[in-house]
Amino acid sequence: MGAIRRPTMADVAEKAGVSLSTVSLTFSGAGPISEETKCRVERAAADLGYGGPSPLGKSLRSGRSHIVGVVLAHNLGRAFRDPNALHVMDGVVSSLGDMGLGVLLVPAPTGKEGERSLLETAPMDAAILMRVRGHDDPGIEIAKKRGIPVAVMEGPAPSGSGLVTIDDERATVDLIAHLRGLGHQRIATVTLPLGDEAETQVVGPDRYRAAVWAPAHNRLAAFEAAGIEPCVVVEARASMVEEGIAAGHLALSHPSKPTAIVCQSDLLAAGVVLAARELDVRVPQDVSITGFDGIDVPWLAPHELTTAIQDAPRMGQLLAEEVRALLDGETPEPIQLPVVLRIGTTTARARP
Amino acid sequence: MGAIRRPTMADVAEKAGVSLSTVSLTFSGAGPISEETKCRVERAAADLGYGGPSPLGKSLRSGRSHIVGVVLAHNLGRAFRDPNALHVMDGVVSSLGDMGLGVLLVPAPTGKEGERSLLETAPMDAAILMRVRGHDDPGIEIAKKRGIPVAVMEGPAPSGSGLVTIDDERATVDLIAHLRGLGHQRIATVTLPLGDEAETQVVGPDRYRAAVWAPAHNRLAAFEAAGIEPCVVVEARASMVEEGIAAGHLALSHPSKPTAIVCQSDLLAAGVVLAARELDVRVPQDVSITGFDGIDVPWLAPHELTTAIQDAPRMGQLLAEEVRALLDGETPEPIQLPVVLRIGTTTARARP
DNA sequence: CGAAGAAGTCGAATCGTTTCGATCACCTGC
DNA sequence: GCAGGTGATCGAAACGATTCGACTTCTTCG
Repeated sequence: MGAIRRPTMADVAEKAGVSLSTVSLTFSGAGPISEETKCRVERAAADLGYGGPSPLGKSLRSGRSHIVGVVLAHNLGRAFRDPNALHVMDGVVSSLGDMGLGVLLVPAPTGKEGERSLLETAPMDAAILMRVRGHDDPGIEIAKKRGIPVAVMEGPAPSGSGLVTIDDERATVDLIAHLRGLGHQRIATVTLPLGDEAETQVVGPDRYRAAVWAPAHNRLAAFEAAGIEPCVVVEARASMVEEGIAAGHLALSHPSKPTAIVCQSDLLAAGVVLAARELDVRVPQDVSITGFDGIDVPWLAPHELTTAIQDAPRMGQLLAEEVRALLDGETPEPIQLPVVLRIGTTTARARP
Repeated sequence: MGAIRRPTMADVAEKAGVSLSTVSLTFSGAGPISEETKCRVERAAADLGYGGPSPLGKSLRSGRSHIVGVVLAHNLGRAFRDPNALHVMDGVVSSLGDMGLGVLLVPAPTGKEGERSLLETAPMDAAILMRVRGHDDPGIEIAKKRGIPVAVMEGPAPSGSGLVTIDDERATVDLIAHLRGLGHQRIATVTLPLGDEAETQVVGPDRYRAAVWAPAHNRLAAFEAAGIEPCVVVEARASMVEEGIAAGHLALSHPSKPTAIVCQSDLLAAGVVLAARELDVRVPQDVSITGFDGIDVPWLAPHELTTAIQDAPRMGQLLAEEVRALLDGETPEPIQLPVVLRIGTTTARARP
């Protein structure tokens, strides 16, 4: 038996009767190595069952781990359930993969005292923050302390870091304009979670003006920008169909009698459509409903959502680009992606 | 300005006027350090903006990176679209996170010659393979060569590695028995992709007997075990609602006139239900439909799928356990998780 | 025939930690 | 007063690789 310990380059060198440097040169491909030596080294490596240069040694020497941390909402289950976030992840992982960079999943640090987060201890050359809640976000602080460059998706980013956003507010303003053009006056809205402890419930201005997460905040701010007050605001516990259904019931039965409901995500909008079906409220004849994201909801047929389509995989790709720029020592420009409206079958002229 | 280079422990040591080892001892918490020295070191570290011990040096020294690679189907988009796989991932990431281990996403190596996969080059203490296609799976080979212990989900695992499976065949046999008990004789089946290049199409025994991916294979084998031949087999290009709809059309309009359709995933089953609705075929009066997985499909209401429920997060948790065992030098037992049947509203007595 | 240049190989320093054993001062108990 | 212990600190050797400059040979050209 034997092999209590994996062989190292030194072992290979000894076995092949050459120096350590020669073995390194052989494996890395740099430097001129004679055909014969190369063969001998490869033979020795094969005989010893040497598995190639250890990434650890390599990393230490080069100072690069070729790993990029992607910081997810600390409620991991949530992160894995949000189709939009997943499409972004998809783009990030494949683009970084093409650059030879691996993605390390990192739960967001909570900022508590004793906590020893992966973000503090794991090797990474850069980090992508998927959900930032202000300039003092614990994730940003830690990355700064460690000297790790960051790219942020959808949120405030410190100067010098990467940033990719979409124009939430503008897109929502467009959706609202579309509805008003159809004669809608009483518009309700169903929001994404406004804070860490969200419940599906009707909320007042006190709470909804204090939304911490950028998308929720911006999509609400659109009402102000459009010069109209939502007739009722319902907060959803999460961006899920179930919560959309619950929120839909609340909104549709609200005394303010909305004729249109602006939902901050397609999943929520789909839930509201289902709620309307349950209540025998016709969409779009009795109520118009808009979504956000442009994800696939084939099961909502025959309805097709009126929504703001964002290109999530592209977003991921751009985040990866920003990371590459940061790693090359460049200062990436903030990028704002366009959002395009899709007029589906869930909006129509308001009943007189 | 300055700081062309991040400070190291040595810098801190010099600044604090103590030895390198003392600084190390201070940060690691091992060894007795006087209160005063500790303060001086911390001061120096703060002054220099030292971000804590570098994971790279640490790793090299300890030989452990605290990173576990999770190998996903090389079609990443697919992996991020499969709710069941995501729930497993969820379990894996949070359980490993609790053990202080990070998850590195690794696209499955294709086995091509020139390829330099992350699985070969990235640091990791162990790997979890989410999709294995035989004992000569390139992923397994590479891990073996590198001497990295592996845990496998749903597939053949080399001895000495971890393995977590569910009893696909048994669960499907139960579903078939349920249908036969209801008087069904002509049972169709909609399968998961059978190979790398899958199309949504009716397939013959030549193709479906050669299914490479274990779940698809086992769930088909159940028919043989139950002593009944499916009256038609439709392969789906992917486990998605759209493909389910397409497959549903194919199955429902097939000349063999199936009275029941066994689908290898809930997403496919939901698609088939939608297809039936489109075709005005009543479920379950005219056709019974079963799924697999037990995921949430609230939008299918009022239908609730008859399905085999597997506990995906638990599966992830168990994979994490096996990894821990492997890292501790133990030899983990293969684990087979129970699957429980849920009788929903999509199955009923066959029409006479 | 001798010097310049190229090809192939090697030694040694370096990357940032941890950790084992040594050292040294100081205190205790007899 | 001295052996023996304890508490704090330090030196130096790993860990597994890369890489720069130096050192042989051997070729080639003037």
